[in-house]
Amino acid sequence: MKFEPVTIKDIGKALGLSTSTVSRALRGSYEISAETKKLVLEYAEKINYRPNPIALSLKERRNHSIGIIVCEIANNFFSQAINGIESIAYNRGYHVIISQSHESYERETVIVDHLASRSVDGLLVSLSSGTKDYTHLKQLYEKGLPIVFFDRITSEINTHKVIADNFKGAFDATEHLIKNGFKRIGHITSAPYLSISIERLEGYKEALKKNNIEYDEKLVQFCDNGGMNYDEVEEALKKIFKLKTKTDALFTAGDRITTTTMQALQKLNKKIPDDVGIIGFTNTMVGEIFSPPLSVVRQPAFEIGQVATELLISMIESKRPVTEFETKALQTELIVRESSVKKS
Amino acid sequence: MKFEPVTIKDIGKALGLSTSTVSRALRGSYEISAETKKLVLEYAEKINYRPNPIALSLKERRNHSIGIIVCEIANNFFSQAINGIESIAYNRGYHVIISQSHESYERETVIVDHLASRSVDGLLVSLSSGTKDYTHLKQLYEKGLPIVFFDRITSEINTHKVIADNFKGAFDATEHLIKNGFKRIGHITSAPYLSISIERLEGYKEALKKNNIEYDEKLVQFCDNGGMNYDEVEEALKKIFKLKTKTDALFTAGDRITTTTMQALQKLNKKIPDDVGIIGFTNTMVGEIFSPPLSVVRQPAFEIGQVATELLISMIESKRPVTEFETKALQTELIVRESSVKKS
DNA sequence: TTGAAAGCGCTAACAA
DNA sequence: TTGTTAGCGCTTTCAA
Repeated sequence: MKFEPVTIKDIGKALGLSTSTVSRALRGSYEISAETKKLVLEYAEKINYRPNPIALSLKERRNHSIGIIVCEIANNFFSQAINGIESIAYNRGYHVIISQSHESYERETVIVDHLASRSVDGLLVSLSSGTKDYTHLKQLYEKGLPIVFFDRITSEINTHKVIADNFKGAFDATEHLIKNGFKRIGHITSAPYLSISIERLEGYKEALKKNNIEYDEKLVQFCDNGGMNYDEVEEALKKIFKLKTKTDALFTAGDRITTTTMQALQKLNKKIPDDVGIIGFTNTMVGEIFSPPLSVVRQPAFEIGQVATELLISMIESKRPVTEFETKALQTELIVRESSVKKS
Repeated sequence: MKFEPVTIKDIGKALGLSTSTVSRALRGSYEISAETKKLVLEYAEKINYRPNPIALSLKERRNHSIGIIVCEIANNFFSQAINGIESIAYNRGYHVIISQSHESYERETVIVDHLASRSVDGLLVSLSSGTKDYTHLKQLYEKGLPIVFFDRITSEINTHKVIADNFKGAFDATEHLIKNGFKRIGHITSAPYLSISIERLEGYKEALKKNNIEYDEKLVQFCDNGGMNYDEVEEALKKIFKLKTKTDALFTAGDRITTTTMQALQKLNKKIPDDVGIIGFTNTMVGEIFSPPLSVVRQPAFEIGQVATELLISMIESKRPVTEFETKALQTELIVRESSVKKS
């Protein structure tokens, strides 16, 4: 199918004006007579003229679009973060292009390449769990493409980063379990390389330490697919429940990990919180109608998206190279419901 | 920040060749000597040359990108549909630009305008609940921009459409409730103008009729925000529960409506399924861990996205105007759990 | 106040 | 086999 839009040239021809006059009239240049301006504007309106953004981009070497790379949009944290991103981008006149890495390093490199080959002005990225090498991003970044990391970040690239305060969120959740009488707390988390996994694990360890509970690495299980794969979570649970000393609670670190763990616990016939208490990082909007109502660590996903986008746009629009970078950590929220509170 | 990418001209200069030679070598034209070709390719590889897609688009008047307009991505149906869309688009070399109308007609028109002003090759749209007028889309469509509707469609524009078999899904769900001994079934649905609302309402009515239950329009409540707004759902429920004859079951028609209804029922202290049975359209992945496990009508969201995308790309790539259109209705799946089955 | 022309990066028709 | 040139839609000097 063909789509033949009106160009500035068409307007010029119809009105007997040069393209430059039309162009100037359209952008309200002061050097054009009010009369001509009116003529052009009215005609443009009439035929519903829209400037070709592609031609503009070619000129300005700007696209007014930013690329987002996340592992999965079917994840409450990310869909909410994207909403935050969109809310800012939209107001600032930027389009948003969303791509999913599906936790694959290969896919991430392809996407980055695809997006970055100058079709976006900047990148908002949350790393895939398979990514251990950052050269695909580093190269681009060093060439001058603005990048802001959010949620899953890396210390190897020096730029703005926006995260939840994962350490504190994990610490609070773990300590909450301890204070509620749970003694042996398992930790199900995402891939071990991920910044979020590391930060949350540290928070977990710190809470144990503070409360004089010995850290046992057998209680920590990593799920490389971040809970997207049911079996991997069930496996992890089985390993924990096979241990001699009985695990009486679980701290899960990730949106899909938390909900999938709930499913697995149900399938394994574990009563919550009697057999096992649970609290986890998740941004589900329906935790209260789970069985039992689920205690959660909620991340400020929307705000994380907003802040990251503001930082990115400031980089994009900065005249001079940005050299001062910050890592913002936004506070999480602990929402206690029945799953983490012993009944007796 | 500035991002100075390598152009074909740079390569030409470095190698002492004309831009056209470089261009041809790059795309492997047969008329270029193997030697030159090799030279160019190797150099391009070395300096990591990437063609500027914007310049390409300007030439080809094609973007290789398709726009998606949905009301909300934080909705299981849509995030899954987008996954389907992406899976096809990605393989066919198309980018995907996602925008959210947030159920607002104004926002939808702005987005459509924005996207369609030639920055996308085609549009995949699911209408907002506020949309009763379709001229913004119709105009574009008549100018030749390929559009495929999915999920929320309109009969006013004659193009490809892909939906779930909403009538049958609603019919089956309602009849399932009836067969399980529920007598007076309320129906909570989205905005009344939406095609999905109409189709599902028809299925509901038909099931009542077949089972000799009189249709009572007071039992049907429309939620214009599609369940995004908690209060609107709670209001709807209160209205139904205030009726003299007791409502003993609910058929909810929409992803967010269903989950929000569950939340409201809990808050209103209604026991499910004893006080009120419930089954609803939703693509939640965690229905089984709800309290009680939720019976659902599941839509083939991923497949709907895939099929719609295939149809759209076929329109985009078709040499001659497409005149034969089809409306595909994919089957839903009824998943019965405890919420719709009386215990006694 | 307006127009002519160059240029953004690339492709392709035409020449050589 | 390679180079020259025009053109995609637009903005922006430079001239008039």
